[in-house]
Amino acid sequence: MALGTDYELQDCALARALEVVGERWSLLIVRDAFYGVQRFNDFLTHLGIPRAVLTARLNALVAAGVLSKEPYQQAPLRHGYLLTETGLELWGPLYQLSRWGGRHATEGGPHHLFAHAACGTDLDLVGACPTCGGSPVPPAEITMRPNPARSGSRREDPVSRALVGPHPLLEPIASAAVPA
Amino acid sequence: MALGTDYELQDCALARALEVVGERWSLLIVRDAFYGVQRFNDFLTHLGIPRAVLTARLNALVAAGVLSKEPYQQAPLRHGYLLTETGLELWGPLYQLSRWGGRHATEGGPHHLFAHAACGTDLDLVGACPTCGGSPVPPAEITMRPNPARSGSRREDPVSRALVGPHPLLEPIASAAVPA
DNA sequence: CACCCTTGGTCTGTTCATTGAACCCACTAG
DNA sequence: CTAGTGGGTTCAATGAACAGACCAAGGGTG
Repeated sequence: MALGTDYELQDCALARALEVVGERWSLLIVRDAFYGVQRFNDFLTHLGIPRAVLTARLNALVAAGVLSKEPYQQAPLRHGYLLTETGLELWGPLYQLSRWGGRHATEGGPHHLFAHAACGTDLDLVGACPTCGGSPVPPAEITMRPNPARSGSRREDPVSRALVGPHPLLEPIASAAVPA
Repeated sequence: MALGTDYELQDCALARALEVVGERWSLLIVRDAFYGVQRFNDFLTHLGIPRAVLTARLNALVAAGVLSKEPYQQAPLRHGYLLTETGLELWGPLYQLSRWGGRHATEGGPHHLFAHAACGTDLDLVGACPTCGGSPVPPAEITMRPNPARSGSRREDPVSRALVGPHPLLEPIASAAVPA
């Protein structure tokens, strides 16, 4: 986060977390990664973030062990950014913050809904499945879909288009990845 | 948060939430409010934040409905900043992010531990009580205490001193409020 | 009354981060 | 050769954050 350029002062785990993920666009980038965004250009167009900032944030997240840079083709070497194990564990905080935002900072409720893929039930407040019970559902078993009550104002980048239908979390979005 | 000075672009509830609590010090201020900090000067010395920034953040959080400004004495009029109902609901995201930071961004584990006041059991990952079961424990029923494994490097402001012993969340810290 | 202390601020000048736009390079397809 | 795409870097201008001085209302002390 660079708070006072760094945060040595705070003994607190929260401060440490914010150093990693508290910077202006970081959490949005991580959210997009959960949505299946992997490529530089997809982050760029979906977030509308300046290129230099995206470069800096991605590198910082890789350095912090939240994302990892993996090649997805060799011919011209290209890589995508994937969530690491550490990154995947950000799903809980991210989901809860998102829910809070949907309740208190968005009129008309959230734009996306999240369900347990196995049974189709919408997740509860802490991200657990009310019918299957117990602990929070891991992101790989979650499907997102747009909230039908809020269909206006779609955006027209490849990522937004890929997300108009239901979509499993973490599954790469179909962007330029149309080989045939 | 003022992202690009504002965030109109993102349809997402997360972006809305970040507009409210994503700014540099906001979540730390909210965390301190959960710890029982209420006064301008206590926030100031505990966080080591510039006064002007603190003023701006407190006003923004009040405007967003996360905090409310309540008088605590009349003689010279003074007020404290208290969490509203909306603010209290930030406990979930805050706790989870803090846990994540304790696991992945702090060597040696967290500095504070949180237990269910009624039974003394430490909270689980989502903030629920493993013995009493069920849904997350509301902040008013939580006690915090320093992690005994990490007793070094205490700071010496009134807030840090008040938090060296176990302390119920939301209970005002004893700062200059020592009348005798 | 004169003086200083506390609380909760505001003002100012400097530094730092973010922004947007332009530029760059490797590679490929036509 | 030319244009296009993916993934960047560089740069000037802006805006926010910083540290520290200053301010104001009220109170306590002598």
